[in-house]
Amino acid sequence: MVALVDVNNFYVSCERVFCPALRGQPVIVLSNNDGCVVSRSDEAKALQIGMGQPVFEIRELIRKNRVHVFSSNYALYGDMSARVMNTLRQFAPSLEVYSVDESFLDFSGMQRFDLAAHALNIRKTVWRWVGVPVCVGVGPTKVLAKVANHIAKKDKAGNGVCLLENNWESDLKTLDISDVWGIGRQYTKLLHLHGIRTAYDLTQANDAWVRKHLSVVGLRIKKELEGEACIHLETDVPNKKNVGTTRTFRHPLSTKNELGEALADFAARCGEKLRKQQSSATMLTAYIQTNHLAAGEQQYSRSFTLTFHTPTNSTLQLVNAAKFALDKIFRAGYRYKRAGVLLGELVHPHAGGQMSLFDNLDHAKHTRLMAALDSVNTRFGRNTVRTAAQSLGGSARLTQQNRLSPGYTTKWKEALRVGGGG
DNA sequence: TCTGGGGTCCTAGGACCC
DNA sequence: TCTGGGGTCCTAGGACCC
Repeated sequence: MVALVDVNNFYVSCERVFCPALRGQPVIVLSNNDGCVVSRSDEAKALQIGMGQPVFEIRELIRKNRVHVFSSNYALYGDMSARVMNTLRQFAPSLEVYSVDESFLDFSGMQRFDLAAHALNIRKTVWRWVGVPVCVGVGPTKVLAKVANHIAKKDKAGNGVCLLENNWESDLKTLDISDVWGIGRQYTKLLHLHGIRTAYDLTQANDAWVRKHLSVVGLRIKKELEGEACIHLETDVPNKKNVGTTRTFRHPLSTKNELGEALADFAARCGEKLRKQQSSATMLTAYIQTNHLAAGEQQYSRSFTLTFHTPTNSTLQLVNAAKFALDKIFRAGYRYKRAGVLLGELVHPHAGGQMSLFDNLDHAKHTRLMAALDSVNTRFGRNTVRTAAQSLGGSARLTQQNRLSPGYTTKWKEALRVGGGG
């Protein structure tokens, strides 16, 4: 049996840990630039605030209902996520961290035990140790564990736990096909056209038909709904195959200079991500684009990709490459709203990356320099040491975060003070 | 005025090989 | 009239996830 444990309204729940007065109140957390709603408390959902809804559309609603609004505090959520995952590790021999707020737990190999009591205990322990509410769904496959979790979450009067052990057919009959993990908007539309409206309907469809229209991915989902495990747990974290850093700017940028600084910041951030997983990139793509949502504005969007003849993770080389790409694509006279740097064809030392005939001797020097850079920046904060091409304020300067909560668990100066007096 | 960021996997089709 | 068989690699595009 497999469990899917996920935190309810994760970002909102993190904010509530440090501000318990927010319990029972409508709370939302916004995307970068405070642009869209990305997390909502149940009370906010009840006010019809949509996921991904632009904030400017609901200003009045927020004011009238005294909705509490936060910018997203990724440092805080990342730390809270690690606490949740570490707590969950005690409850199963192996675990897959599926996302920032979800984990699959694999119970196989455990002695006979009471699954329902175990699931309840997971929920209670995370609440007591970390302070966030979770739901636990248990089933014979990952897709069914997801289904169980969905049922647990929907049943507001329930205990936050749902077990699908046998005879889950009736549960599938009341589950909308669009609520099945792996069935998105396009597949839902297609399935509706063929009269498939519930998860149960999908299990009744013809294998070959599913294979043809939903590919092997859809067929796996079907089998898993029937109780046959096809998607196995990934217990060790695979290295990323691509990394990127992209941003929408609060205010559009027009000059090559400004864009150059932003791209340099993104390239440097990508370098950090590469070095963290000890890999190097073979390809770099930089892109810039105007605001595609602004009808009536002159649109322009271009990208440029270049290849390193020796894969690199040196910030210096990545920043240079990004500037080179910008030279190729920049056109004056546009208001650029978005830009980004993407790295691809990552190679990992263990995988035996191919070295170039033209490899230069600076390589070892760069590696030592980057190690020094990372250790300074880890200790004293990101961008304490940076290339001259980067911006002075960091790319954060170009985005807006007006309602950022303190780094309660990640910055000494912002730790919560308990008790009064001196 | 104002609209996120970061990923993965699969398939079809074209180019190429012998 | 009629024109083989078997394969690989790469890319763009489409789907999905959180």
